[in-house]
Amino acid sequence: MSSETIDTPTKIVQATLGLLERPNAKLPTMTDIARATGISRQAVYLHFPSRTDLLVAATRYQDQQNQVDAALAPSRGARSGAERLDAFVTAWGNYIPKIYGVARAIMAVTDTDAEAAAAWNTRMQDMREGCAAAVNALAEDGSLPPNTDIEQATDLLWTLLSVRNWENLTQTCGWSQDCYISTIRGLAMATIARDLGALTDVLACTEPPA
Amino acid sequence: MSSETIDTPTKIVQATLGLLERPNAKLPTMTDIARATGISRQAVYLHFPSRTDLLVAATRYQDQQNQVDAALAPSRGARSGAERLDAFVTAWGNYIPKIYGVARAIMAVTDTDAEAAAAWNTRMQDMREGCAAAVNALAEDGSLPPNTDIEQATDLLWTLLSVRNWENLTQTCGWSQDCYISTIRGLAMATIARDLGALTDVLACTEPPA
DNA sequence: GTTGTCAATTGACACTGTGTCAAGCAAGCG
DNA sequence: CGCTTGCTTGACACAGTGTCAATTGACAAC
Repeated sequence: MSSETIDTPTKIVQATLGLLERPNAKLPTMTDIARATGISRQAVYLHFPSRTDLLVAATRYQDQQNQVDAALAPSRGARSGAERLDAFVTAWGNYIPKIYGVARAIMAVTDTDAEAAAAWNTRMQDMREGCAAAVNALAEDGSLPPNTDIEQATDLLWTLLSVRNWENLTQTCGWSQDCYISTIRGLAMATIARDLGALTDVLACTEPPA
Repeated sequence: MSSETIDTPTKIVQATLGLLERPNAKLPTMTDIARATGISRQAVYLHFPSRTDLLVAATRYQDQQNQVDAALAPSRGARSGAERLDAFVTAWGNYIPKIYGVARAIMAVTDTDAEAAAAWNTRMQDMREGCAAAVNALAEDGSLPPNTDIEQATDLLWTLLSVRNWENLTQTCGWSQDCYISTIRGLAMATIARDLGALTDVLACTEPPA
């Protein structure tokens, strides 16, 4: 039933994602995208007014395809604040690799294109709400350190979980995904939930040399 | 004695830094730079073969002007590993704002220009050596957590101290420089030197609302 | 003073990439 | 048949990088 013919905008978006998801992808030009879709460059403009719009549409399509909400759901069902933080860090940390290709492209144009920057900010703001929810849950438990500003704790968690940090550790430094997750989780649990036991997970990764 | 007439390459570099250092600076074009220097666009090419070369020269000039080595010197004189880590984090953290303008410009072209990426990587690699030195000092003290891989600890410290994290916390979230320093220092001391007392500094910032 | 050299100037051009516009074509449908 | 819809080709304007050639002005050497 879903094997109906795919409409052109969707084909364009899929082709764009295909280009973006290959390792070491450069920013595709409109010509690249048209060629990958199998239509003319001008036809792309018939459906997307600008490259930025197309990139934004691509992220939306991808989120929908990946069921972000579903991936982040377990954290909403957690009983304690600490559990919630833990589940959220794990869920988001494992979601990043799926969106990294597109994220890189959007972050790259962010410096030159205000519209792209706005779109990316909105998306990160959504993620930030997850951070805020976890921090709030901790606050209700009373497991936040004394005198902690909730905003600040959210800022810190949000920064720890940034795509840039994931990129640094896994792409530049070559860490495994597991190692990334356990370290960042330990960091978050220790600094925000003051679960000092979590520190044993930090830097306790044995991985085969690359 | 130093009030001699400044040579043109230096004038160009200074003008470029001037453009880069204003808040919310866009990436300046060669025309912008020429205008700011007070010479023709073509004259810029007489001294720098490409925009990337110019940006790279600008970072070098700036490092030299700012005496990075001097700024990072105190950490080399530290007695214990923990002291050294502490001093390094503080020194680098306070150095970032001075280079942020240029750093932003270079990071922005990093996605499209391999040469710029290489230059920036080299620079970050230099910073990484400072991280490695601090981690090594801790290792000699025996104050690294058991079974810690030195490389991994260096990776983590290096990531915590990234310009992107500084940007996130101070520029996007609006943290004060002091707040940034004390939080990152606490994070580093707690996770790498296992100085749990340092956690009290994390999120313990009271700052007036923006 | 003439000559040479050097730095900078003007003006033109090639090239890449984005985004716009107009005319035409083919399919499907009333 | 004529109309609409989606796509095509081909041309163009615009911004920005980087290149090239011819010219000017200053300054020093002879």
